Amino acid sequence: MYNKVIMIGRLVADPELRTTPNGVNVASLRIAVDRPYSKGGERKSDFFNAVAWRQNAEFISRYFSKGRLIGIEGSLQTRDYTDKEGNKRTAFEIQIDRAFFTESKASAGGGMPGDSPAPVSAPAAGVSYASGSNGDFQAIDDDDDLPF
Amino acid sequence: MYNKVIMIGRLVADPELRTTPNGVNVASLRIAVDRPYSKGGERKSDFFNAVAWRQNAEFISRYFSKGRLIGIEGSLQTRDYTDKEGNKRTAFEIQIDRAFFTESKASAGGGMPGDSPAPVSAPAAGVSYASGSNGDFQAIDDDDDLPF
Amino acid sequence: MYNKVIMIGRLVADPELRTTPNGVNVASLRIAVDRPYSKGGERKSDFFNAVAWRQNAEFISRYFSKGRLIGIEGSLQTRDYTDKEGNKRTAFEIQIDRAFFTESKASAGGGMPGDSPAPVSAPAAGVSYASGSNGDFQAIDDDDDLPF
Amino acid sequence: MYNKVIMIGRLVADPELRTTPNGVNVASLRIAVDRPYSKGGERKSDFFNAVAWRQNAEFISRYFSKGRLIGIEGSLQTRDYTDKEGNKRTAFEIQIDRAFFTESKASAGGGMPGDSPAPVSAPAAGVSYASGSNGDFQAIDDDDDLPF
DNA sequence: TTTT
DNA sequence: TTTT
Repeated sequence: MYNKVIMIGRLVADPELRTTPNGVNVASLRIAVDRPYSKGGERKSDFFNAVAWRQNAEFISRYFSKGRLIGIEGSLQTRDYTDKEGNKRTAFEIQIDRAFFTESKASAGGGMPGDSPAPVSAPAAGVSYASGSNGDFQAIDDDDDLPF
Repeated sequence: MYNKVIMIGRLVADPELRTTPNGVNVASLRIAVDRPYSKGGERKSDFFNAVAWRQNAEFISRYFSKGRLIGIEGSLQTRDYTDKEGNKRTAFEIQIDRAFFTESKASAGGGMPGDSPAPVSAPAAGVSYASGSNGDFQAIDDDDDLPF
Repeated sequence: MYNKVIMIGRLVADPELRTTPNGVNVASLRIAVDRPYSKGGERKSDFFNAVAWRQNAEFISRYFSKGRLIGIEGSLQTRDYTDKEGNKRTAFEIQIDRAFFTESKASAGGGMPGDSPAPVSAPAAGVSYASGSNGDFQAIDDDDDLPF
Repeated sequence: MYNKVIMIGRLVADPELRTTPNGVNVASLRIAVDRPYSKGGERKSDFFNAVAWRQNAEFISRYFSKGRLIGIEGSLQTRDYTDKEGNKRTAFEIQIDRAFFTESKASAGGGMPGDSPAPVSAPAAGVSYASGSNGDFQAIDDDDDLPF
């Protein structure tokens, strides 16, 4: 069994960062991914919900915002719920294992790690940044052993 | 923009092969993918719908059946529709670009390409099989007719 | 059996476009991919050779140049050869099935499809561009001529 | 920057498990991956070296052996070295982030986690098994915070 | 150099 | 050997 999703898309809104009762950070994203242009067809995008946890959540909410391109890797999960009319529904969401920049520094609108002055104090422990001299970065998952 | 899904799961039912009014083959699949076992947790699987077209549809319906493991690669798409109560809904389905065997011959229950007698006349034009001596196979998109 | 490579890296040199005796276009690339920054470590990049064929070769050589970020998807292959000293060697190269932009228009330095005036006459037949309103593009393998 | 390799291949030899001077487990693998059969062509396989660390190394050396199919996910890296003739060479190897079974229990020759009696005491801490009712398993990486 |  |  294997379940892998890799996407590059655009954030439709700012990531929403919340904290669970257990004190675990969660970021909720909504991403638009343009379909490849089919001959003679019109523009079409798909919109997906995605969720990131812990260090990934912090990394994303710190460095990505509405309108930015974001790369994500994770798995596709379903979640069963009951809507307000009492009907059983299934939600699809991408569980993010890793998020990464896909643009050069110039195009990303600044605020990336490594910029000075530092955008925030120190990077959260457990997240390292693939900070090339070219301004590409990458969040490394480090969320094991957490009681989640 | 990039949209990639790679999964290995188990067919919950036989693939359904239909033909569009234009004469294009379509196969609809329902696949169960077990989640990795989380320490102390119980079994959980996610169920996904997937769609394959043309040669991929023929390949899948010929060589895969209920209960078999299947590997698929494609993209995740949404489809908007209105349910019988008149509510707007969104369906999620995987558009399959490629399907492949993930098991050795022995485990796959026979009926693979290369078996004799041939399970069906000749392989559909446009699909080639990666038929290793070990019984692994792979559907290849026949993406050009260049003599290279 | 399954063999998939997905990379985003930077072109170390302009793509080299050649034509085989059979008239098939081939593009050779060399790509630098920064490793994720490991805590306290220094910058490290890996360099890979990659090869694209036909429409993919034309697409890449038309829209990508030295210094640009490029996304590629394909498979990893080995090629045996004998070096000038007569020793047997193995070359590793990525066979590109698909190339895609990973940056917004602004950052890519212009010259993308959809720019006006058109950078070149018409897109090569068989390659379509996923030209989002945001200037993201994607080369699509034109893998069938079915009217679907 | 992004560097992802996903492969399903066959182990050409038993994994070699060693321990670094720091006490970190490393497993070295050699994997054969059949190329898709191209019309009228003959069988061709590519052979790759791969390396797994810590829990991944233990998981692989415990549950995989020569001749078995294995799924791996990781990144492609190069390593520069000088051969015995004093020539500079580059080695290519896959750094494994995750390994997984791709076959049903029946075909894998037994000895999988969940079999009774247990093949080894308890699963190594930090590795969990995706043990579906059908005997599919998956190793989950858990190797952070190690002093490597 | 694996495998059926 | 790329890039900011």
